[in-house]
Amino acid sequence: MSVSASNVNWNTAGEAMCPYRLVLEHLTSRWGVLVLIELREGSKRFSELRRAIGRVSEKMLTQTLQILERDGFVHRDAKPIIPPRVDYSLTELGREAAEQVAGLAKWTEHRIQNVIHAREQYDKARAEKASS
Amino acid sequence: MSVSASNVNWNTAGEAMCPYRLVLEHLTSRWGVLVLIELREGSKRFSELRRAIGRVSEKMLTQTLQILERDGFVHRDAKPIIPPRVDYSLTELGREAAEQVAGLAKWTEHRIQNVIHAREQYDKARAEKASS
DNA sequence: CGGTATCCAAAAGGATACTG
DNA sequence: CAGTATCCTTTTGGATACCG
Repeated sequence: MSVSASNVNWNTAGEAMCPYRLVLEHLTSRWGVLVLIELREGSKRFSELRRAIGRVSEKMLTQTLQILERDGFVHRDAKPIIPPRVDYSLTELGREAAEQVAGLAKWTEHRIQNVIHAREQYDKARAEKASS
Repeated sequence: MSVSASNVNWNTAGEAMCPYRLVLEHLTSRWGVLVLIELREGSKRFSELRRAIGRVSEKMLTQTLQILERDGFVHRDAKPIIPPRVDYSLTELGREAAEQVAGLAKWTEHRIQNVIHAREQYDKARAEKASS
């Protein structure tokens, strides 16, 4: 199996992208990444996810969860009680995806100092050029 | 090392996010993912990348490459010739990052049928509900 | 509580023209 | 060729109000 950016497959109308890229974008979306990582710890309620992630609007969290549920990564368990209680958890497929995403997140956290240092070098080099 | 979405660290003005999330977003950005995957195969010129990725504007490719270069993931080699020739390649840091990203991409490609099937189930279930 | 609907601001992204 | 600059459209995302 080759992983290549050129594995495209635009539809006839040219308005969307191949499923592969689309799913990849769901998994790597701003809030999708964080939801998957958070749910690795176990089942969480809507409000728990909201607090855990922080700075995510209800709208975006709802939207993200619906997309991930439709793709089969997240299971939604809505209890028919008042007040409502809805628990979200990873499916087996979602757990696999979350492992990959968490791997990337973990690596990033681990290497963050290297990135910060690289930026300083980059900015310094450009500042010197500008004053010449 | 804990990987958690709650590892936030907003600045005092509340206008940006912690470096960790920011770098993660660079790596998981729409075009960033594809550039990293494409450069795993080796050094490529600007126009080669553009063709390989497809449907990316010059502006976005330029922007993406600059961000990845500043973060220390991509090396830019501009030959001082006419016409200009600029080659992009992964740094060692970038190679590590690209491995993680490629792992996710590979998994997605591998499981794409599961996702498509999950969507059909989801859409069917909702269609039935709507007609009740 | 866990959403949905609507509106609006901000950011991403594309098209085009131009340059060294 | 590999950009930069500008303009414009589309998408994203937040705030608010409301509902079961």
